[in-house]
Amino acid sequence: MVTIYDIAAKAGVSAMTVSRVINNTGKISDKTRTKVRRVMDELGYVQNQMARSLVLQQSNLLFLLITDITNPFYTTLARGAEDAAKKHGYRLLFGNSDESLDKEKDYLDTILATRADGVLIAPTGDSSLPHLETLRKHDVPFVLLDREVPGMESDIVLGDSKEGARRLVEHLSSLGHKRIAMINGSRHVSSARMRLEGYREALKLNDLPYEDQYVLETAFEPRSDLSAIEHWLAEMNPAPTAIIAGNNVLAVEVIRTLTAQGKQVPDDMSLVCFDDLGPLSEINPFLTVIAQQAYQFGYLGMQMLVDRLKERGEPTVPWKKIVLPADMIVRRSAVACGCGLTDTCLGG
Amino acid sequence: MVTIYDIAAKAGVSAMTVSRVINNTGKISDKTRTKVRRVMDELGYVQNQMARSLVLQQSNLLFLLITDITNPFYTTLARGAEDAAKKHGYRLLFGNSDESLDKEKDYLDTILATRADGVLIAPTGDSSLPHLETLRKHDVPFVLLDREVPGMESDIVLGDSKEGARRLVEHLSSLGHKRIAMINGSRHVSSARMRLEGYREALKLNDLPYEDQYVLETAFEPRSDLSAIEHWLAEMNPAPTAIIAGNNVLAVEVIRTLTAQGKQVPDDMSLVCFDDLGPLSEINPFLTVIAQQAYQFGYLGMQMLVDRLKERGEPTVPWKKIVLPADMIVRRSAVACGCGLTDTCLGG
DNA sequence: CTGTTAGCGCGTTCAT
DNA sequence: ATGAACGCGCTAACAG
Repeated sequence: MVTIYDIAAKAGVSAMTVSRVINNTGKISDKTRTKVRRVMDELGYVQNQMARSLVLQQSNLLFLLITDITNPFYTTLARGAEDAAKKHGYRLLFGNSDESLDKEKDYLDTILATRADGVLIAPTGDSSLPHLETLRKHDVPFVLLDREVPGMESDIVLGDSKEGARRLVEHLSSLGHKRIAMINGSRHVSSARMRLEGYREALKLNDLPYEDQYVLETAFEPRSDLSAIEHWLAEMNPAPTAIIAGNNVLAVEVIRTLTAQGKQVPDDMSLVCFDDLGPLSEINPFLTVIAQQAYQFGYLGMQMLVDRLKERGEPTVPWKKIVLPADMIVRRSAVACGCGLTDTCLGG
Repeated sequence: MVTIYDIAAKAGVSAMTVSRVINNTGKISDKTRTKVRRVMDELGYVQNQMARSLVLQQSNLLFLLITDITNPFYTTLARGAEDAAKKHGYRLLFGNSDESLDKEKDYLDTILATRADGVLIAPTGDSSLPHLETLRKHDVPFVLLDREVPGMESDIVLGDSKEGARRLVEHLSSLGHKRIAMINGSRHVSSARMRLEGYREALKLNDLPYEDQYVLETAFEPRSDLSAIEHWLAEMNPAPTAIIAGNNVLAVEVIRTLTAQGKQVPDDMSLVCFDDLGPLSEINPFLTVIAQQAYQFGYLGMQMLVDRLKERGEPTVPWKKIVLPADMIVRRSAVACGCGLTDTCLGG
């Protein structure tokens, strides 16, 4: 490994001078600078970030921890965070907790151990609280993304989940649906909680009754319990005519299961969900969705993080909270209720 | 920041003893171990990876660098790499070069500076050579993913691009298409090169003429030059009846552009491509694709990397090369040529 | 403008 | 079974 001492020796200067050239600090004569630069190139010097971070007590590294790297919502968010980080001259590394508390803990350990300067994190759920407390305790600035964690104040970027659910119900109701079911993530995830609340409130507003049997609380994970979905879909009685999925992954699972049960969307069942499905949605529009501004989640979140980084030590600015509105995109997966709008509708 | 010295002081032992407890090295009496452990918990000690890496000369960190984090092919690959890394007890961090040589360089700098133990990399293209040479020079083991880089030998996981292209042409030909166009990534990316070659060879095998005007070489990037695609699509004469896209992103762009020009897929134009589009493909099957085993790219690549890590210092094992076969999934985006299978077909 | 000294937090080596 | 001294590569602070 080439060190600044190697450079120094070969260039006939001290290590300190080399350090100064590298970091552009202090005054260096053009001649020495040029010479040092040349030797650096010759020897293929690479700064040892470890050593540097050790003395500087900061790594110049930012982390983004998402919960599902295969979900277009999070990858688009990641692009936003990336662009904002680059704009401010920070380096960004990604981690994927895969909706697992354990993996989240592993990543947080890594983040702590590498002394990241800041973290953008979509927590797996309310149980992430201890993880965030650790971060806070170690004085690592972080911004929460997409999910609140009760008991932890911080900067945060959220979607308007309640309003989204309300609009979805409204839309289905306007299509004549009266039995609207909802499959959702765990109630220990704030976004799922808010969506369920919005759903219940909207039912009330539309004079539709709420029934427990029409709600399944499972998990946002891609590999969640499929048989639960299967049973739920098969056993609701009378069957709903429309389903709201708490996110895109669940919507996909519902369609899969429905198909396996010989039912078609939207002919036999209308379906809408939160979060779009990436580029394919544009070229082959199918799912009616509440499309959140994924890119902005990342971009604005990173912006807030960088702001925090800058104020280090200054009097604490109050926590900021951004709530992003979302647009409904009406496509083909939800159609008018085929029951003639009567109460005796049996689900098309 | 809590250091081993803080622990040592409070536990009434030396820092060295604390270090031994942390790393489970040497002989420590149960009593001291217990005591040290308790103090560590009390103080919320977190090992300083920087300092540790500095003395150990290794970071225990692995990196995966992909070229498009919004592309399902790469995110699925990432999941594979992640699972394999976890299986072997390694930590994995992600980077996204976004098909940009500059960003790739930035990430490589970070990787070098953080002294990663190994790297899994999908290079942006042939121009990545110097980057790889730097990696090699600094003795960082790496495995190439999805793309070869002429001039650099290494472990590598590849898809059978040539065979894939052959099968796509074969399929279209069997549907009666005679004018089959191809939109592709840059010829400075090996996968694009191989796909073009496969296309040309397959045309020959099927007694179809090759024409330059039917080939557009652009870039695999999501935000590539759209007007080029526009012009190309508008100006081919006679228009092709089918198009092969070098990857999923390009396929999406083609559909978008075609739609803007008032044409429908597959009614006015058949379209097939490399790489599937994630979960939505399953629920709303549309694109006929060569579906590469994305997960295996990552999983097997990581496996190879870990193997290399283990043999450190031993006599060099020859470079390994894995070529993954791919399945064609026939869906709805390519249909029989509507021209009655005559040579005067106008693409209609 | 340039060099010297010291120390960031940790683990290896050698003592005890 | 435990500790002291040293060095990993770098930079801040102070000297010249």
